[in-house]
Amino acid sequence: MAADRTRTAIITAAERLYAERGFADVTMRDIVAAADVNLAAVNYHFGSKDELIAELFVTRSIATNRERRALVGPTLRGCLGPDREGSTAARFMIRASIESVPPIRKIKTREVDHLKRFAAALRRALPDHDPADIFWALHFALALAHQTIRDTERLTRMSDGLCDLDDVQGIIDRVVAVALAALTGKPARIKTRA
Amino acid sequence: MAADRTRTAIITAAERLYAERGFADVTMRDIVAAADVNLAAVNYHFGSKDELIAELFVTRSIATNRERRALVGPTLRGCLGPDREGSTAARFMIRASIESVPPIRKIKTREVDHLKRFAAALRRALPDHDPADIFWALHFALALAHQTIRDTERLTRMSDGLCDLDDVQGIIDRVVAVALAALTGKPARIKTRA
DNA sequence: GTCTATACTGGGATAGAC
DNA sequence: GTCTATCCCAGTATAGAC
Repeated sequence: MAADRTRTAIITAAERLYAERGFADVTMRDIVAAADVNLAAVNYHFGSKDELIAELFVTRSIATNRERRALVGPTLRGCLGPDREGSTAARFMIRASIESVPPIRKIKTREVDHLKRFAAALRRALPDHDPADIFWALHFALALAHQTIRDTERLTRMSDGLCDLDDVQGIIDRVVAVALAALTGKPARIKTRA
Repeated sequence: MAADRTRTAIITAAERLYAERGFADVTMRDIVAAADVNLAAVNYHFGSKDELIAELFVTRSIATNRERRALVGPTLRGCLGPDREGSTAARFMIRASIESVPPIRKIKTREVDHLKRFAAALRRALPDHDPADIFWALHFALALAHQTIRDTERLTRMSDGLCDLDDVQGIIDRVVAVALAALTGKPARIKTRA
């Protein structure tokens, strides 16, 4: 009971601090201070700092993957747009995308089941396609979505602010158009907006 | 003279160790042991560990960007393929792509001049295109190349080895096809190989 | 079973001797 | 310019209180 309270306090504080300041800047001593628990409690409940981060990431990933049926839409919607500052969970996942700390990197490369399920659905939907092409297209679609989140600042700089990162639906349209082009060979022209 | 020798020894050892074992695993003490110089020499010559990493990355980036006229080809060729183990420089740059350590991340988002030059050339070549579309296409092209290097292992796992990461020319063809689709709205179908 | 205080190890940085 | 000694702070381990 009390154990649960400590565990939860650590998780809540850690997620918030990592979301706000990034992985590189937040120490375990910062976390336990914010959670108002003892330093050793982290190792007692989670084993190590990396396992705490892994647990945070896995918990959020399960939530994300459950809503991931459109693959890239939910992620982009959660991570971009003017109200992206709202959710601590979303900001934590943005950090996880950008900073790619070792424990999270490991999980990402190991856990591919949900992607395999997605690929299987695509293969059923497109029986004429070379399976390798489908995997490549899926890989490219994920790359587009992920790097768009990751490199928003670079895109803003390179375009001198011309590209509108707040138009989330427009970005999703672009990503989906290019991903579809990769998949089906259909034209990828973006419907230009007024 | 002797100063130069020390500096060079540090740089050489650091690049090799980072390339072999990644940023997370290599300490300054490892580097000075390999370079056979004193621990304090790193701080004296480079200021800090992060600045040493930054210097390594900038040096390699200048070399890469100079040959970057085709934007993604040289990078992919350097980072993929069966002989990718050959060059320490290439392996260092792969590490830099995958692990995205803070000093390198900062440089990447700040230094966009070479991309601006590339975008300017594209705008001259495609005067009818919306400039924002061109920036987006460039952003997507970089995303495809970068994540393809970054997530090779995930792609291999997800496709159960079906996607051939050793066929570098085939990969470049795929990336270019999709990037072109993003840019011109032309079909992106991949020429399937025998 | 939970939690605390505290000690340990190893990392990067720095002051000052040479 | 170089080296030694030392400092500070990080994550971790442990002994023992409750």
